Amino acid sequence: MAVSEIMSESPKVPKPTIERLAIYSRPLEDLLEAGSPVVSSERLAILCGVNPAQVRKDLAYFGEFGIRGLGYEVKELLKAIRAILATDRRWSLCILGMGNLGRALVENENFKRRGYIFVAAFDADNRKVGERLACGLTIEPVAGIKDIVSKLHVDIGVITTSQKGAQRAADLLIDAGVRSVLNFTPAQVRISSSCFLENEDIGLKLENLAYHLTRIRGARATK
Amino acid sequence: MAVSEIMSESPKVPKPTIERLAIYSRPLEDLLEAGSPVVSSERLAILCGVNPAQVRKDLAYFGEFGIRGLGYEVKELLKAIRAILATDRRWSLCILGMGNLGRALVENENFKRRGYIFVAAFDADNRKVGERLACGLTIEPVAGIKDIVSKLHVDIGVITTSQKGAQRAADLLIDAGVRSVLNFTPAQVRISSSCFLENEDIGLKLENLAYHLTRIRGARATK
DNA sequence: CACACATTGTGAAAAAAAGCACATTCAATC
DNA sequence: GATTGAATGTGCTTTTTTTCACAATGTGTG
Repeated sequence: MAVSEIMSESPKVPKPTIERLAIYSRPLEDLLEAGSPVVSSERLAILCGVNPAQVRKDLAYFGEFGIRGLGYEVKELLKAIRAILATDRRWSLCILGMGNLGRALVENENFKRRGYIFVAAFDADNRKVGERLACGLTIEPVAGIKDIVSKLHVDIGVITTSQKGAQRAADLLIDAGVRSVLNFTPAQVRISSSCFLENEDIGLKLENLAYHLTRIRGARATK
Repeated sequence: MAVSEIMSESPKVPKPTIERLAIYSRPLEDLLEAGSPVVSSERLAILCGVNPAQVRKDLAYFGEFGIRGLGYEVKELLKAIRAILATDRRWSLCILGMGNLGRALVENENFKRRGYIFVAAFDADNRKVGERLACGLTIEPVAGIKDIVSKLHVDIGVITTSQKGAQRAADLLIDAGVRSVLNFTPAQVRISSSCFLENEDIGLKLENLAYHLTRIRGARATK
């Protein structure tokens, strides 16, 4: 199966499929490191907590990667998934809002390892501007965002401002020419429909847990 | 509609509904602050980027909160959603792995505001043990987790270790008596089926964006 | 107190996603 | 080179989730 085939994607791919592909790649990295040459859909499914048919169907949207009677070659499959998810490229990120979360993200090794490189960090607070971060970046004033984004070819903008500052941060990013935004604040931001927006509200899952804790069993909250 | 009714939950509630309830509460807080007495499902839907019928149906799983011809009283609706999600209680959290992300989470104001309070922080690295954090907590050795968890009635355990340390962290938490785990690492951890586990892989959304960037438009990645 | 108007709550339809089950195809073995 | 065994790829079924559309029910007004 050719790369061009990977890239064409004729039928519509379900959104959950994309998210799972990324999940599949995690244990595949482990298997590669451990030296397993092949993996079956069943084993991979167990490792990811999903259904084996799901694994096969997800992959089938992009081509035929398996060998019947054997399974998938770990190395090849990982390469294919990386090509699909474009993790085999390098992506340039910039970030707005250098609070605790922002600082944690720019230092994050997982991002770096997958090719997501922070090339600029901004903050609206002038007291933070000029500060040198451990990753080597210096906090820039938001006034300079347009120049820096176009000069460094930023692909994705990350928002880690306060909730109130999120919309303004998004506006600044879009105005500066960034076409994709990842919003870590709980605020619902609106951007031009020609751009991509993903929200990552790190508090949502906590609320999920709390909901289930109060129901299913007679768990008691701390008084 | 009575609270008991809120709490009974006769039919099965779809999982996406729970997640959306938390999303609804965000703009409701803003509306309350702004002094809007009522909100229609249509307006709330726009603010959250969903379908109006979705909003009404989600709420309908738990009772009748609206006034026909008028909409929902903001204050009452927020109170109801908080009761459903159990955000009107106080939840005790502990955290394992005090790297950059862990440190960011314990200081996070949004968590605190919603009643999620970190009462203990652990790290396997003895060089970090004893360190005093800005939030007032002191990093504890993992050896003491069992005592502390039972003494402080920890409801939820948060994992922010390295990928490799995640499973061990989960085991420690479960062994210490924690029944709910929120895993921030990309590792797939396995726990007893009588416990709750939520995964929050903060890199997944990034991979989603990259995927769409390479497809829909002819976007170019940085070389 | 009737009437106009707005918006809810909900059954039924549509769409999307997940899972089953099996024919197909490949590797391995004798 | 036929045969066995294993695991893929996929059409079809089932389940879940979303959306539609409208009857029901409330508010506000004259």
